[in-house]
Amino acid sequence: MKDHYRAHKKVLLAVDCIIFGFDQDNLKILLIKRDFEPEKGKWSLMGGFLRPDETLDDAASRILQKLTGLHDIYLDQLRSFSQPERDPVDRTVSTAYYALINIEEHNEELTKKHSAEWFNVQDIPPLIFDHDEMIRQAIKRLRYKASVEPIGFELLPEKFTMRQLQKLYEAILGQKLDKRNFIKKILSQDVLIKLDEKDMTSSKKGSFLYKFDAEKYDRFKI
Amino acid sequence: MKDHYRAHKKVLLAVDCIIFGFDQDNLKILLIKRDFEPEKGKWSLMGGFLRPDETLDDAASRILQKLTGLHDIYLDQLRSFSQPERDPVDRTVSTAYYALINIEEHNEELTKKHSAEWFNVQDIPPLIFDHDEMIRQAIKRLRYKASVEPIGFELLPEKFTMRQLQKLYEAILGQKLDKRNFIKKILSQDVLIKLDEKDMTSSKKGSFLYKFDAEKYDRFKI
DNA sequence: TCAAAAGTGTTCACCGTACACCCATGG
DNA sequence: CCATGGGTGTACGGTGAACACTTTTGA
Repeated sequence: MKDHYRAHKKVLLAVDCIIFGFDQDNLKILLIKRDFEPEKGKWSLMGGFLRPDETLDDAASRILQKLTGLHDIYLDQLRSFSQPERDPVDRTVSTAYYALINIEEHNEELTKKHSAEWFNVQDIPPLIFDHDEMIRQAIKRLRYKASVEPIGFELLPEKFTMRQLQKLYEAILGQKLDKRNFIKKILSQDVLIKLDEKDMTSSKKGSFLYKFDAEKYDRFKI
Repeated sequence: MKDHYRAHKKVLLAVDCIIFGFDQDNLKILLIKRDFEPEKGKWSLMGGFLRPDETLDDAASRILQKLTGLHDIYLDQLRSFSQPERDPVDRTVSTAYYALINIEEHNEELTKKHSAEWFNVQDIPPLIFDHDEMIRQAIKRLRYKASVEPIGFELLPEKFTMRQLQKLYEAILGQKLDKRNFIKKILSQDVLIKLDEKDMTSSKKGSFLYKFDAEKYDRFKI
């Protein structure tokens, strides 16, 4: 009977997005200046509340699009955070998602409107609530994923050099990699297509561009 | 300002527990006969609603204890399920947890009271809502965990034989293992203490009992 | 003495890691 | 012609997987 349901207290359900980007050198996270109380003016993850007619995944997509203008973005649920006092205004449980986006493609007008800025992952300012813990866990998850499956092409332009890809992995894993071993490993995963074009901006010799093979890439996403 | 919060609709937040046990042969899940509408009388995961003063982890512990009488149990958050129509009565988002318990230790009176029964994982009856999907994901997670870290001692009695442990891994992974390779791998993880006692019930020769080294085990739980 | 489970080692293939030199080119 | 970044191969150790026989002892 419905009384069983009515006896229980409802809560606000929020979604917060850890948005990763890569600027050819550093792994970055997009943060906003919160424009409402509490903690107005402090740095925060982009978030929002769940609407009646959408799933948490939908909400995360919507929130991401609101800030970046992008859709069809890599998004993965991290976990739900539920300390009773995590939001001082009202009991709010938040489900964290992390997203990987191409830092070149986001809509700058939108991010300006939200006073959003990119921060290096090693250099995150103090954040509201438990957002720093969310970021810690997202980085951990991202590192884990990078070590077991090809990931992160979402963070690069469509065509990229081996060196860019290696730098991305180095930024995610937080350590230098040997270029010969890196190339061997990536090529063995068989998800790259070598193009005939070269990128001539990085050196006199030029370096071959690759793109990733979406079909083969999908085999890893089980 | 608080108006920002008030504008949003609250939802019911539930917790559902996938409770794993092991009966020396098969990996099992504890299910209950649901005693309230909707779907009264159907099989279901044990669940409950989040209370105002507790975290989701707390709620999962409480729900687990209500059914089994056990506390201090291995519990891990799986993910949150949020299809708008998943519960036909009212919008309810559910966070799934999985638990590992020693099947010998649960309180039979309590489980009888809830009309709970153990089912082999290969043999789960039709369940309400999206509970079958929750179970699918929990098994997947458990398999993954078993392949990368020592896990599952929670499912065994304090003292156990190598053969019992191997059977447990076989049940989790759903495949036969070579006993020599299994022993080599487990011993290399250095989390077992070999006892002087033998279990004489399984064979004439008897087989040595082991217990696990909680301290060394903890090193794996990062 | 035999049936039933316990216990034990070796070989091989593969993978990750360490490591150093030549190439092509624009300036 | 040289400085700069691009590109390539090999040797080694460790790990996972395959595989079969001996031991013990109660019935």
